Amino acid sequence: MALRVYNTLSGKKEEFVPLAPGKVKMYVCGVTVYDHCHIGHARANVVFDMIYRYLKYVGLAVTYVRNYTDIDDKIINRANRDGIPWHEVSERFIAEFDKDMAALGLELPTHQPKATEHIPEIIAIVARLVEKGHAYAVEGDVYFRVATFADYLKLSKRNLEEMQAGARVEVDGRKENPMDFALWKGAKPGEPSWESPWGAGRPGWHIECSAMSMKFLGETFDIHGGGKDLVFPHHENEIAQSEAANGRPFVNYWLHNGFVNINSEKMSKSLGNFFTIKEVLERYDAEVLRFFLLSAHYRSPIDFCDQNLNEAHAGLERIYKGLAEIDRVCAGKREAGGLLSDGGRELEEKVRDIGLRFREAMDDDFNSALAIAGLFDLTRVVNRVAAEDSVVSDRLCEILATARQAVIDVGRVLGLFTSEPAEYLGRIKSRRAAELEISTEEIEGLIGERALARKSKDFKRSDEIRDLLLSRNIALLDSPLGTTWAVK
RNA sequence: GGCGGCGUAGCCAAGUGGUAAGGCAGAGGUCUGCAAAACCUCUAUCCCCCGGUUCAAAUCCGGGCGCCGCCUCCA
Repeated sequence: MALRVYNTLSGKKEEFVPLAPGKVKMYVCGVTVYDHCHIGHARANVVFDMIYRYLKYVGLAVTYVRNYTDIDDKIINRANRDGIPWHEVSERFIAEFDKDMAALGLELPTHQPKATEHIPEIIAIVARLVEKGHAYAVEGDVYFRVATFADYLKLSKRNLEEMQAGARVEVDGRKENPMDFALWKGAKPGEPSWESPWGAGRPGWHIECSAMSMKFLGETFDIHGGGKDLVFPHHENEIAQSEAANGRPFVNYWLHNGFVNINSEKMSKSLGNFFTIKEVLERYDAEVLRFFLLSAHYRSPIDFCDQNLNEAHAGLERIYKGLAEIDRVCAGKREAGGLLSDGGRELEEKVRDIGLRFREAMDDDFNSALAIAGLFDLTRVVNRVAAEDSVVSDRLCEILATARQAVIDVGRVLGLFTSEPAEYLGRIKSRRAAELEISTEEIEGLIGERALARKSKDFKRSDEIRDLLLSRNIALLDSPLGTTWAVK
C-alpha cells in the first residue's frame, strides 16, 4: 500500500511520490529563538519527528532540514528589554530549544541551519528577485511585488482584493501594494545589520526559509511542513519568493499540523494560557506528553488539559505494563513444546498482523492515533494470555517476545517505549511518590505491619492499614509473592 | 465580511460508500480474606438537524444550526 498524505496545496489526500525514487527532501520551519518553547512548538516538532521517522521506517532516505530563525524583530526587542546583545538572546534560546527537543526524545534533523549563517544566500535571492522585477527597493528596504506573482495565495486559497478590503494592517505608503512584504529590512540605528546592495540591513522573516531550503534541498523539494498558522503569510510568501526567483515549483507536498488548545481555548500569549515545554515536563513525563500529542491525528486540534494528559498517562502505562507482563511471564517457569491456548493462538494472529496494521494506519496520512489503537489491542491479548495461561510454553514465549518486539518497533517510529518497561514504571512511581506527603520508609513499615496482621488473620487491622494508605493515595497490591504498592 | 476546518457514546478519539476501531470513566462477573491490577461481558439501532443521490451514507450532494481557526507576530 502506498503512502498518502494530506496536501494543503490541493486540499486533498494524495499519494506521496518523491521527486527522486527512494529519497525524500523535507523542510520544516523551526522556531524564532527569542523565548522558551511552548506546548505548541512541542506538537509541531514531535509530529514532524514522527513523520521523519516513519519515512525512514518505510525505507526512504530522508534529508530533513529544520531551521533556527536567529535574527528577527522579536529577538531584537527581547535583547533591548534584557539589555544584552541580540546574539546572546538567540544563542541562549537555541540552547534551550535543543534541550527541550532532546527531552522530548526528538531525533536530530539532517541539517539545522541558522538564518544569520546564510546572509549571502539570502541577499542573492533578493537580488535575483529585484533583477527579475519581482521586488523593489525603497529607502533601504526591499519588498516583494505580489502583483507580479500570479499564483500568490494559492496555498491559503485567498483572494488578493478581498484580503486588502479586510486588511487590518496599517498601510505603509511606500509599498506599491499593501500586500507587498519585506524581503530585506534596512537597519535602524543600533540594530544588528549586514551589508547589502541596498545598504545595511537584515533579512525579512520569510526569506531565510527560501534561502536555506534551496541551499540544502534544491529549488524544488518534496515536503515542507509547519504549524497551520504558518500557511499565511509565511508559507505563502516563501512560495512567492522561491517560485518567482527560480521559475520552478517550490514544494510538492505541504503538510501542516493542527493547534494545541488549552482547556478548549486557543492558546496565546495575550490570553496568558500557554505552557512552556519545561513547565509541562515538571508535571508530566516526557513520554506521556509525546504519547498525548500522538494520540490524536496530527491535523486535528488537540486539547491540552489535565484530564487528557492523565488519560494519556494511563494509556501509556497500560502498554508499558503489558510489556512488563511479558518480561515477568517469560522470566518464569516454562515448559517445552508448542501447544497454544485459545489466547495464545489469538495472540499469534495479532502479532502477525500488527506490522501491517501499523503501516496501513501510518500510510493513511500518518494516522498515529489508529496506530496506537493497534498497540492497545495487542496489549489486551498479551494481558489475557498472561492472566489465563497457567502453563507457559516455549512457543508462547516466542510469540510474546515477538509481540514485545513489535511494540518496540512501532515505538521506534512514534518515539515511544524507549525505556525498559520496569525502568519506566519505576520512574513513574517514584515521580508520583515524590509528590506524596508520606515517605517510602513509612509505607514499607506499614506494609510490614500489615503482613504480620494478615498472617495472624487480623483482617481488621489489615484493612485499617489499607484504608489509611489509601487515604494518602497509596494503593496496596497483594500477590502470592508479597505486597507491593502504587500511587493512585 | 472573505477563506478553511470541525460537529461520532459521559469524556478523549479513529473511521470518507457496505452496515460504528481504540482509550478513559461506568455496570456486572472471574480472581482476592477484602481490595488493587489484569481478564471476560455489557454500555452510540446509530454518527448536529432537514432534504436529496444510491441496492446501500456517519461517510457523497444541497440547505440549516452550532463550534473553531486564519485573514496581525505565532507551531
